[in-house]
Amino acid sequence: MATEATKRPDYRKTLNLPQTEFPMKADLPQREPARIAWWAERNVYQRRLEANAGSEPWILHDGPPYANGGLHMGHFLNKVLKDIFVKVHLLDGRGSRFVPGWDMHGLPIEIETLKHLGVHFRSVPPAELREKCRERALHWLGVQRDLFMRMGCFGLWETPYRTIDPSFEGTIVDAIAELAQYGYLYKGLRSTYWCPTDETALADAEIEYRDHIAPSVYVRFPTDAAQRGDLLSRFDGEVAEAGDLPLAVMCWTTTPWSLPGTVGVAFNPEAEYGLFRFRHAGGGEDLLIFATALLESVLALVPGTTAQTLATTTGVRLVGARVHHPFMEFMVRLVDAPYVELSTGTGAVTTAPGHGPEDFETGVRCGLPIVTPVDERGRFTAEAGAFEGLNVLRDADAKIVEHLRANGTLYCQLDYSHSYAHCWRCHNPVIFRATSQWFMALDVNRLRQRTVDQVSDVTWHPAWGEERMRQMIENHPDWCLSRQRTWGTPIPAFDCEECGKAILDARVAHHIAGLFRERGAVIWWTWEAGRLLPADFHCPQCGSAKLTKEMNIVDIWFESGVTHLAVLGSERMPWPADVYLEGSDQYRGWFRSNLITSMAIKGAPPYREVVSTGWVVDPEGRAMHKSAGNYIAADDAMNTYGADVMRLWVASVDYEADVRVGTSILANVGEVYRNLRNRMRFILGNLFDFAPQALVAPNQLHPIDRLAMAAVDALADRCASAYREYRLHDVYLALSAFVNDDLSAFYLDALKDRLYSSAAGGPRRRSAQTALWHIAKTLLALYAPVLSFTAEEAWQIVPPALREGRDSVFFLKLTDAHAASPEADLALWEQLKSLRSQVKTQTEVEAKDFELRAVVRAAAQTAGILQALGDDLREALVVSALSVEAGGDGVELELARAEGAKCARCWKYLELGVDPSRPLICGPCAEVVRALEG
RNA sequence: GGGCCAUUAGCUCAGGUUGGUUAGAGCGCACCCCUGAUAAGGGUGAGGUCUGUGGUUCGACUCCACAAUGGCCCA
Repeated sequence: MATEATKRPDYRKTLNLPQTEFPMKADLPQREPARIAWWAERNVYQRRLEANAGSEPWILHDGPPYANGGLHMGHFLNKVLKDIFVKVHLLDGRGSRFVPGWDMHGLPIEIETLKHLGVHFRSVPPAELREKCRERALHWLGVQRDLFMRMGCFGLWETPYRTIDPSFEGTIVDAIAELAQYGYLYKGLRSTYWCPTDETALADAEIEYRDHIAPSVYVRFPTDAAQRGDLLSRFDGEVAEAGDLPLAVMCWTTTPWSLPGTVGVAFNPEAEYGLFRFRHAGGGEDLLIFATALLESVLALVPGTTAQTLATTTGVRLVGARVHHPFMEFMVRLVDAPYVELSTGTGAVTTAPGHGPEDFETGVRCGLPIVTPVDERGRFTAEAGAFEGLNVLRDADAKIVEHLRANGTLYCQLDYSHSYAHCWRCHNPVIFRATSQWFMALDVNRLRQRTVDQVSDVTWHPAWGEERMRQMIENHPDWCLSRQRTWGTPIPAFDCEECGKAILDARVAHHIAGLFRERGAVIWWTWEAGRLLPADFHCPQCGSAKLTKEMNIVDIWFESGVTHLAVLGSERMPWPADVYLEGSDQYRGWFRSNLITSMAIKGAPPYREVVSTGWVVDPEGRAMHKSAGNYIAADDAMNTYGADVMRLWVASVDYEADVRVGTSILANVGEVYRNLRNRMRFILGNLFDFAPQALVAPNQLHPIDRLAMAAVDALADRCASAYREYRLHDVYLALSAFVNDDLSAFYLDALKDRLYSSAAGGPRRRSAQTALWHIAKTLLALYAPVLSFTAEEAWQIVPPALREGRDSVFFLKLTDAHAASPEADLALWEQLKSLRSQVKTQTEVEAKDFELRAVVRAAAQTAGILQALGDDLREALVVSALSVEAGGDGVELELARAEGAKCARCWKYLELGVDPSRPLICGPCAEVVRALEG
């Protein structure tokens, strides 16, 4: 017996259901690599740049990553954000050429290379070491470039800028020449961070602070008779009780190795100091001077010690007195220093101007000699007397403490844990040395003030960046430019053999820059000084021709500090850049170095806008470290989730603050990705049979389709301004809200009946498709900067005729030409959404959607507007029948069970059997079916 | 130790630069509907002492102070 179902005609086959090749499952990690090759083969980026050639360039200048190692999520965030904004302006019709760059000189690479070679740097010929470093840096450049491309980033990857290129080295030296010409460069003795392991001066930026256990030493600086009398005269109190006991100033230091260079003792000028009569556990007695506030803690150090306060004075009254050094031949001056604290120690701090920046400053101010009895490898020189040859960070402390104990000047010694400066590369403790270095002066030509003034001419995102940068400039000490290493660009300075003058001459430097451009900077090591110098050059001070070249390279922060000079300044890459975008650490780094060189050489900032990003941290908000086990490599993440999901993650977070990443966060983003993908899939599925000649003219469109187009146009405007203002997260929110609320939950749902059941080529369906096509095109342009792979994949699914020769999604316009969206239209759109939502949530009638019929009662004017929608109002509410009545003030919706029966084809409740030969379907459906059969 | 930044539902974020009714959305979760977007789609709901403590105020997530936690930069 045949069932009911088999007897019934299968009307499903007569519907226009969606068809698409666009898979629901993205398989991003598998598919993305092929798309990158596809873009490259078709030269998509270059061709769109050509197409945009007539318009003004928009330049995001790339801050160079360091070519050493793989890429982490911070790199991903950085480069993808840049790529998103580059693509936004590309789609916006601008010449947004992105020239990626790499920072390739410098100590980290040199150290890695030496480690690889297993040798000390003094034992490799410089030219050979430089070649090995070059190979290594180029290797990492290749690795990083592949990964940046894997992220889907557009850029001129075949012609990046590289700080090791001869042309770039030439730019660096030309910049030095300009600075020399304007008088910014000087050579000076300076207390500089010095890494004895790497044998080089270090910049502030190359220092990290780590906990370090040091010997905390309390040591007597003894006095002779004359000094004793002088000191006692500076106290108020029972000085007479001092008798003839020996007197010493009790000093405190945590770096005993700095004692041979100690030429002063610093006191807090405002603090109270006491003259104490000490009775030691062993029975001996002496007189000690130190801060009153620290008496208790000093006594507590050695059990059994007692003391009596004989007299007091203030620190400032002690200044100018002299005492003996505990073991060196010379005397030591008592000086004042505001930084002397009374929380630990004795309030009398040993001062070695050759070994600390504060000490140096105090030494200069008070006229102390600058003594540095330590060589470049951290060993005492002959100046340190008996300690010559000892390594100050290894064995010197113990030997000196032993010596102090032996000569009776040691009061006490204990371990002291504090944070101490360490080398950023080798992680060993560093020391200070007063050495001769090249500096860039920040206060010449009012440079600092001019820079501070112009900081406000730049637009900072976020706004607090302006204040941050201002402080950075205000607090910037003179920039130590010289480094005593091999892998870098030489500072083109010479020393006169006759008069000893250090020469950094602008004309010579420009000459050498020219030579570097032709031959590469390696000639500094392989050519004699005479060959490097212009033929007629003589010492400007004594006229001698005997000059020797100095062996200093320039700080790599200076190299990356002049990228704007090397990369910008052509017609298509004009100077200044429109924007710089980097992590917030670059306020002190690249943002600042570029600003300073630019202000000094060009007189204006190198950027109009600066965007800073936060740091990528783990789900708990903690910094990521390989050692902490919470580190995520960029390639691992892309291989797991796909680059597009990761790119969407970038858009989903507030990148101006720190951003968290982890598996559950990415899983969430993956869900949002699926939503965005599936909504697009549905739209594409309904365009499979659409073509340009089927487009419906704007005035022929269904009213609701016009509204939908206006709604997506409004979205595009909103997103475009957000994109242009770097408010990426706003785009993400607006896009997902539109796709969810306006499309999926409302418009697409309402449209299904018309799309499926009307005649395939009829005006009702073609109107809907016209709107869908407009929406698809608009959304894909908005998707493309972020979801580049997915947007392109979708574009390739679009029927070729609709693409009109645009073979890539990147030939779309960010906001397509569209009719103005009158506010009234969008208000009506919102009204419809609200009515539809009432239908969905109604509970009065035990029925839903097509099982319902509706009466909309509204004030006359509103009723008129609603009536003008015709059947579109019924369609928008997804009910089977609807009428509009004028009345009341608001808009009321009355629902009841629909009359008629369920049409077997369109599922609406209508009068069936209008066509007697088709009793199960409604009149309109019968018409469509007849046409199909006929 | 100093400067700057952040802290709103399990997760990601909204809550216009000058305080005012029951603090919103997406994802996830629970439950329900649909089965002609179907390894999809729709609806409902449960989740928040708005980091904490003081203060200003008739009233503070929103202003002030201090603190905690985390981050960046510095010492």
